[in-house]
Amino acid sequence: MRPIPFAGTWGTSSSICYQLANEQISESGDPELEGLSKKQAKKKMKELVGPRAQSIAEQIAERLASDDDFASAEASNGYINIEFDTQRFANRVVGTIGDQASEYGRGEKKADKVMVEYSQPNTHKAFHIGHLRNATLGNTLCRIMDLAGYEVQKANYIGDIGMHVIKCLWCYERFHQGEEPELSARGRWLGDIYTESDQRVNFRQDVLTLLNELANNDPAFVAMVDRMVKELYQVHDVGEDVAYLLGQIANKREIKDESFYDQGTIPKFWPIVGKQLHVNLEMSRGERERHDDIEDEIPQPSQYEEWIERWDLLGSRMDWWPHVNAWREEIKAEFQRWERKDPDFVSLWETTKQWSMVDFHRIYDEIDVTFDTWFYESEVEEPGREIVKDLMEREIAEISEGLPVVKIDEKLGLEKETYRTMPVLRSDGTTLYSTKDLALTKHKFEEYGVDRSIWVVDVRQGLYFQQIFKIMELMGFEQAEKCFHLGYEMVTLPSGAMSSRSGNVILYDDIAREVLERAREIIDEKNPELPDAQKDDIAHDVGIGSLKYSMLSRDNNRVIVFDVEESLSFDGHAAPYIQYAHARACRILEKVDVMPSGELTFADLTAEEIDLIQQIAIFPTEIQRAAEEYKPLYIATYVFELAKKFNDFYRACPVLQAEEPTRAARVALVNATRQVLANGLAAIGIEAPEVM
RNA sequence: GCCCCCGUAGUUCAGGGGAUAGAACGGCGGCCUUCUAAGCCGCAUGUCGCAGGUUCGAGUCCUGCCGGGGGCACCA
Repeated sequence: MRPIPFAGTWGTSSSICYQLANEQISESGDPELEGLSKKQAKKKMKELVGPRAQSIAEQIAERLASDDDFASAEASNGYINIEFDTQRFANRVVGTIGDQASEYGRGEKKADKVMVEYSQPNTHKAFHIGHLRNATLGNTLCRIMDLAGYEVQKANYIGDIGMHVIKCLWCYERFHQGEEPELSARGRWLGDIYTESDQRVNFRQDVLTLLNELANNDPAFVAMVDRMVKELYQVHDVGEDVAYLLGQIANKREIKDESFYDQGTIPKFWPIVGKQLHVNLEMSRGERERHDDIEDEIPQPSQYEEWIERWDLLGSRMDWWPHVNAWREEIKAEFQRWERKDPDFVSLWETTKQWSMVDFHRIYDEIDVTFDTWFYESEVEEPGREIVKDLMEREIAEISEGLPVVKIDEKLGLEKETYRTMPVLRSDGTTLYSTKDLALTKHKFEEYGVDRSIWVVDVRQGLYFQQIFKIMELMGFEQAEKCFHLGYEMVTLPSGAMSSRSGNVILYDDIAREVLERAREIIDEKNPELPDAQKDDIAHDVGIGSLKYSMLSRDNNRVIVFDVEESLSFDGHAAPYIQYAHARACRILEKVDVMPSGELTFADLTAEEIDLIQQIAIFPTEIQRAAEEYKPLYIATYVFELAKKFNDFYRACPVLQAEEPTRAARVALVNATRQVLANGLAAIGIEAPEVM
């Protein structure tokens, strides 16, 4: 049973007659089908079913029409369309919403206790819009499941230890000791240090990546390699590395870091590379004659500009080149300081971890995201080692290539490679992400008694979670089959995947500031007379709401290409559209002295009114559907549709000017709609301002 | 090589096996003396990637292929 798919009709439609017709014809053995080939019979069926469905529908409709519960029942095109008694059903819907108010939409209590783990930010790293997608999705899922009737535990799992933390603290101690970051942005400052650290240890690789890219994609560069290397040899006398470079580039073979003899080769070669890139750029722009021996197409000027930008940035850091390998060793040593719980290190770790946590709490506050439970990676390292010990003893895990692993396919007796092999501890005994997650999952089962456990984590970790769940199963945890990884796709930028190392990243703080400023400008323009504090509140509701909505209005298994311009626009399919409908409803209600009560007269309803009532009526079932399928998108779509239907109604049906009793009915309908808009927005974690 | 996701209007995306596949953005043209124009109305553009199959009925389910993204042993 579904709504009748035409605007302005209110009721339900059923396609059951097609099924009945199909059964009747195929079972009774219609004489027309006899003696036909299978293919012909099928074709005949196709012709017979439609008319038969229509005739069955007519019979049923005739019987239903006399039923007092329905306003009308008619057969149309083989479907039975039943229209409801508007008077009765409209009163019931509007009355229910009036009684239940903010509880409208709540489902019956479910027995399942569900834990949803989401957000999981890493300390010592910046919070970017990818993290925002996770936090919004996870939090909205929790809100919807709670409303649907489940007992929900919202859990965060802070990545407060691991290689990233070590890298950050190494860089801090080595290069930024004693610097005092601004109090309000210490977490972000740490994130910058992490990025710098990452750039330092990957510096050589980044340099060689650019060279290899040029060798593979710039024929002009390859053609000139003889001349470039000759210049390198003549000016700097660098010896045997010259032959290596020449050979690799000319033959488009990968240049490898460990093949250099002289620490000075690349730094000396770098200015020559730059000179050539500039010559090639001019040639690409057509300002120079093309070299004869270049047969292939040479790249676009924009490509050269991008290369030159990278060349320039890397060049400015060329003094890092000789140190990279030593730095890597230092970081290993730094890890050992953590492993033996060096007091100085631990105290620095605790202090800086708090800097990040302060930032996170500020952000969660701003986006209205909350948690019931906070887990920390650092707290499950030891339990993780215990689990590995246990896995070894029970021979679920074994030593392979020097480290403990679980050969999952083998243990499950699978022929086809499915879950592969999962390492559960590093060969030096330090813990991996898997070590900690196994312990945490066990902890969730044993200490929290959850029936169902959901992980909101990016989709690239799909295999990883299948492995974790299977290992839990091998350990004998029955709850393992109720574990679910809710994957979601990446947030990328038009310029490609986000990466803090390359600087191609949009931080939450930056985009939030921009979106809030923009929202403030608009409210200043629309409603200049409002007090400042209220304008700030509205700007917050609209700006943050709009950011969150852009994360929710796409299905989770779809990549979001984040467009800044689009995210700053408050028109069209966006949160402000929905919020505006709510504010409009509020404005009407503001002008009503006494709210109507008792039986209302919903007679001669317009198509817009009927569509609107139908839409507010389905809210509770939409909540159930979204909760069962873990799809916050359904509610994001629902509430937008509701706003649209309200705007249609707003245009077509005057409320305050209407004659009684229509006026009272419309006022009640506006009140009910306002309530459902508010409830729907609340379900997806978006505020519903009363004035905009 | 194995596995996962995506392919629908110029663009970004909805679409619960059922009727004529819908929005938003962008484009063009209208609507503020009437409850806020962050709104509304009108116009244009579709081989639903391709080919089979299941079904009375497929954008939706199954298989294969093409194109794009991602994952597969000591990152998280």
